[in-house]
Amino acid sequence: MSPRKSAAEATATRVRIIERALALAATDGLDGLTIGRLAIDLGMSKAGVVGHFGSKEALQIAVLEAAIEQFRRRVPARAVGADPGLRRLTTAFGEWIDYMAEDEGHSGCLLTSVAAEFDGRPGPIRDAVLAALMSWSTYVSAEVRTAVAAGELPPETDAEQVVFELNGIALAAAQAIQLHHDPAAPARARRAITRLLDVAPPPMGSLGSP
Amino acid sequence: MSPRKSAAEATATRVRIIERALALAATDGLDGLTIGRLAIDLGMSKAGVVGHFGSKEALQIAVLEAAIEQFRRRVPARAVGADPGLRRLTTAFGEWIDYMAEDEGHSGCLLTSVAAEFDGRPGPIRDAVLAALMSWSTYVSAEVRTAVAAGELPPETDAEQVVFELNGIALAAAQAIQLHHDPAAPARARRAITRLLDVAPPPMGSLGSP
DNA sequence: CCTACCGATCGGTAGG
DNA sequence: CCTACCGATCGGTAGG
Repeated sequence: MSPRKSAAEATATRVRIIERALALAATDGLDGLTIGRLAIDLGMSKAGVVGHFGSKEALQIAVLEAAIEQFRRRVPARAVGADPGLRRLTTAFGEWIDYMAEDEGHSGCLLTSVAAEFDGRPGPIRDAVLAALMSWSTYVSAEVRTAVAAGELPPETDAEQVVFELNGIALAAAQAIQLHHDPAAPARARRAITRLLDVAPPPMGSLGSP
Repeated sequence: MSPRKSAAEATATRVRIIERALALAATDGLDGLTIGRLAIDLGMSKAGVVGHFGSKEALQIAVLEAAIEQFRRRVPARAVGADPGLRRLTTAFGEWIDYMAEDEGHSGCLLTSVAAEFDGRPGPIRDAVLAALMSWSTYVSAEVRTAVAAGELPPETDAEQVVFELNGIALAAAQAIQLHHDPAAPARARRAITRLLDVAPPPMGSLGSP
């Protein structure tokens, strides 16, 4: 029995629950998460699990927020050192691709899969995903505009179009990695990004960057 | 009561079940499908529903196969009239984009969402999705190579890279439509395709097609 | 954090 | 195609 625990121990347990939940959600989806399954995996009771969150939905949101936090620490946080504009964009997307390729199962990019899972279901989960994706695309858009202002991209560049296409490349990489286990996916994604941001790339035969 | 029905009536019922299931799967996912919910929606008993398929998994596969059939009739089938190569590619992807934009909820592109839903779960459903996507990418790849052979694309074109990027554009469109309800998504996707297949497009300032 | 429960719903079967 | 039912599991609560 372990009826009373210190606040620190309770927090540690909460972290353990969320870690396991991230792994389960990566394969079964955020909705496929089950309090019972989580309890068995962690060797504790269902009441012990649910007590940390109050409800399944609160647990799902906590898990999603952990995934978002993980993404932020891994992707934009590692690009802060790069020069704003094109350098930062390629660094950030490179990190994202590495992140997806690292642990195939881990959480792949839970953000991306939850976006697909909840796109037709209004509620706090969809709202949280939307907010995170908006924040990310705002970041990307700002870097694209910085690149344009710095003359790294042509002045007539449609920034939102570039954001759209960059996102597509990331989504294609996610599918190729998680579904097809294609080892060439990261390289393909990198080439696509280079092609897109260099405006006229070598393989297609055109002019070089300004 | 309606204990015995003719074969034709049974088939009609099966079609009704699958139609409703396609709609439910579009919002709740293929795994979120429930025999009980389906039965209530259709005004019949659970046994009546399950009797047509034998098991939930068999029902899921039937639904998925219906979605694949729908995609085939709607996308590649409408491009058979277009000239092989670039024309057929742009027609097919244009149809796909229209298809996704048409009925936001309908089945969006169930194939795409199920691919994300089951990417980490081995089994017949994942296998069926993989087979359908492989068949589609083989088709796209063949058209790209035809375009290269016809001189519509540069001879050094990496066909698989183009397939990867076209897929990314479609995935970005799917997300923008289903999650963000962005009315500009179809136009963005079309522009991206044009940029990709025209090698050097006007908006970015470069050489025209050969 | 546990035991002991709750009503609801799950997929599925028996038998007609 | 229905009624009637099965064991299992769901999310969640009471009470300690």
